[in-house]
Amino acid sequence: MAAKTRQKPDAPDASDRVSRIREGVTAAILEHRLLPGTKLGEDEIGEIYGASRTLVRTALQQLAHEGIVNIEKNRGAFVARPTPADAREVFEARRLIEPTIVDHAIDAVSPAWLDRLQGHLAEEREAELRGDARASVRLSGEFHRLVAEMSGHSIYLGFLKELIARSSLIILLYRRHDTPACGTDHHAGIVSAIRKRDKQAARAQMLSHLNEIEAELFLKDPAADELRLADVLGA
Amino acid sequence: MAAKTRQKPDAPDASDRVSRIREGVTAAILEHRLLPGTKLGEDEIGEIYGASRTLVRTALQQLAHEGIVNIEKNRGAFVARPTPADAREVFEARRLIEPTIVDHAIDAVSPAWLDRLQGHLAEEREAELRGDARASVRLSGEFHRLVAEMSGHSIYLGFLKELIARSSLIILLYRRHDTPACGTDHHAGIVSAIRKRDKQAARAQMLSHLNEIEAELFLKDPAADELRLADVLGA
DNA sequence: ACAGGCGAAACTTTATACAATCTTCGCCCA
DNA sequence: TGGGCGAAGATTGTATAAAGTTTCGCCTGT
Repeated sequence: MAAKTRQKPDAPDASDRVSRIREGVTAAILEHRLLPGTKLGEDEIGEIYGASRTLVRTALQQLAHEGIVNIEKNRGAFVARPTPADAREVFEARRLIEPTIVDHAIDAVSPAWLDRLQGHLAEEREAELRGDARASVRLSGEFHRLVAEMSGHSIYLGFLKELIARSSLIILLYRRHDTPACGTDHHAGIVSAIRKRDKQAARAQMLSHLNEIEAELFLKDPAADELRLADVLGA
Repeated sequence: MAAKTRQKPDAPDASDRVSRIREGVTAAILEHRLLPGTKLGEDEIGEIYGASRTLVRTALQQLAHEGIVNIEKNRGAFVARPTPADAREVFEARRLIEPTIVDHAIDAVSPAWLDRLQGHLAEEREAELRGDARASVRLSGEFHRLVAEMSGHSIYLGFLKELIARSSLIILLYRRHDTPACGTDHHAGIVSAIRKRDKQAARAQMLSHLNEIEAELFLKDPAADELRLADVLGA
């Protein structure tokens, strides 16, 4: 009875209001509209989403747990500013986890999933074609999340979500050149390997993809982030 | 300036009240004093820790994010009850991450760390000797966390904290025999390999240690957890 | 006797009010 | 003129109260 009133036990978070806030802020950070160090005032966000501070606070705490927001006691929440050391850790973790994820994805391959992957590649190409940098950045991250979802491994998926979000901040802070988007071609190659069910090739391509992304970064002195931030803001 | 007023940027959480609640509940779960499915009422916990429901709620949300508490909408928080599928995922993730962690730990080895490891082994042996099952379970998990701290890799540490906490629930639910404690000898072997800086041996021992723990589990039909719970409660 | 539904109690969820803390700006003094 | 002290303003941390939902018991009708 009352199957209508009780929402799905595993609601995709889109239903309740705190999730809408969380996803809105997350999207803004992933699309590089909110820069590292930006203050996230509770009243400010609450007014935007028409919610009271209680809900905003909950959302910010979740984001803090995901590592893309820092909460400083009695000072407020700020968009995180990963250090070069953080960056190295994030990419090392991704190099460890993502090859395993593609393995699982290949085990779970199906026509429906291949369609979704293909559709995503098309979206990426389109965004890149029309020069929509924000969409490109977002879609580039979503590709990796899509593969993780495909793997059906919920723990890896959770971990990777965190790593992807942090990667987005890292790329913004430490990217060397203004690379258009990090390897849509690579993504296509990975999908191709998945379609052929070639685990070895898929792992290798994922690994080299991640290596190339990190190679584009400039992770030297810890003062560099200030410079980069000024650079971006001044543009 | 004012280095005194500003508390350490990385406070060990012991200072504020919400952390005390979180760690208290976590300890109770890890020591198997709170069984899976137990209702965690906000008033109830708040009264125990002398805190208002606001703080309790924050702590419970953090625990939910760590995967050891389930929050059901309009129903409350409950100690999580991992399914056999969850269990397999957790142990697969541990098999992937922990060998890499010991690698890093060996890179960071120092007399001080070896002392801490040795001291921990002594604690474990002592707890096991006096038959203190609760302390044994807790210390067994803390050993793995200690190695992760030693590795200096904060992301792996965060991930592993989650995995350890969930493992504790899994072992409680699906353990076949009443094994006294899962491999204090194994831990000693791992420490020995770390002392010798033998990465290959350390990785191999960690892997087989995890495999043995999982081999002790009975991860068949999804109804088994009900039986196990009844079994434990009836005792 | 049993099934179905009404209603009250308990709990969670959300909002608001109060207290504590930090930041900022102006003023005073050296 | 520069630095430091202090009060006002703003923002976060905490508690409490109002609102909504679920659950359980009880009652009624068949």
